[in-house]
Amino acid sequence: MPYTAEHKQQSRLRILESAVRCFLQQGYERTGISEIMQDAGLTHGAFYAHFSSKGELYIEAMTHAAKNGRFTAHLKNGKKGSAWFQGVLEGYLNLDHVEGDESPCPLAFLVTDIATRESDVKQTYTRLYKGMNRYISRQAMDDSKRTKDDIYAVTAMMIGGVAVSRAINDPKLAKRLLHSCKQTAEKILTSD
Amino acid sequence: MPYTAEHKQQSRLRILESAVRCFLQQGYERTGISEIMQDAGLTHGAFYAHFSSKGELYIEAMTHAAKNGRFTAHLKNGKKGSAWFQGVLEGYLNLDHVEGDESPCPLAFLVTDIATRESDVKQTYTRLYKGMNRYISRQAMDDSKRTKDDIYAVTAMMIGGVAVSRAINDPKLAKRLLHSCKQTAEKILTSD
DNA sequence: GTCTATAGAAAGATAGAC
DNA sequence: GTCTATCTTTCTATAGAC
Repeated sequence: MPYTAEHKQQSRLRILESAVRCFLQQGYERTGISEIMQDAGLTHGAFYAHFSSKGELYIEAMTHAAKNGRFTAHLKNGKKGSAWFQGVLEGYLNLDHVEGDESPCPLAFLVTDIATRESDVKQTYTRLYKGMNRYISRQAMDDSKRTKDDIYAVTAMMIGGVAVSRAINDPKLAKRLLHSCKQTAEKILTSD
Repeated sequence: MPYTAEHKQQSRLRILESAVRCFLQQGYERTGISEIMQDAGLTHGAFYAHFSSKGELYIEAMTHAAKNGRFTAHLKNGKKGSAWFQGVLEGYLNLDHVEGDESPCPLAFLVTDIATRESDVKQTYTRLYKGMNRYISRQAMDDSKRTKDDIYAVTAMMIGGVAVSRAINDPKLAKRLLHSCKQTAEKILTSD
């Protein structure tokens, strides 16, 4: 008695999580449907009972990755003010994040990939990016010294810092530049 | 009398420039050798008289794009000190750059693409990235108030700013965030 | 050096049995 | 819902004529 609604939901979730892993690690084009399905413990024929196309899966996977990703996870760190920023930045601008083992941020891992894609994919990225800014803004704007410019600059630096770290071949430099971004972002968000 | 050494050089250069256009606009995987060759006015069979593989072309194209790209072009703007920074930042963090019509920077347009590739490709990216930092460092380090952290933060923000702008679907937001990055980078590089 | 033609592999998507 | 089998397209790379 498989094939219940619940069974289907479970399969769908497994596919989604495999897709997140593959897409974020290898990018959209290099990831095949067969690979995702195999990783989810199914065969590729079953795919189309859950999603209408690879493109649709990409959108869903991106959303799922953001919801369960590193950025979101560090948002509720129980702290306030500058300690809160420190927690978020520390969790994001981090070599473990760059290595990608544990729920990386799709905004940083897929930037370039997204730019060349159809508008519904870019739409999703835009929404998630706005969300990221909103979360930081919410905390920062209590402080009248912080401007919207500060927020945009910080998120660009976070995404850029992680993306560049991932692209380079020099772990020492990667660590160094992440640290520099963290320090500078902290200064921007907490200076007088 | 084609087929002279000079003729070959010219063909090679045309292929290289087509490759830069295609790779930067569409990414590595979405670009076919046929497409590049057609854009260069040749057929795809001729490709292997110039390059041994698509991967080799990618490396050469990336190097060529950096040498003739927007960042390098704005390095020699004839100015000094804070005016020099302003010129470089203005030329880079710019909507025209994001649209990609005129020799965009491979560091910003290919970040995510590079991360998933073989080590020789990442090696090349690393070298170019270090070059970018060196150029800015050379000007900034005259000023004892500037640290290496400042440089790394600024380059990450430049690359991140352009990459994110390109990924989002909202031109107004793109322009806004580029402006924010420019303002903030300027502040980092010229504040007391 | 460049062309046409093709080999060989991979990928997205569909068909039909269970 | 999931499986196996297959259609179809696309792509890298090679072969051989000029």
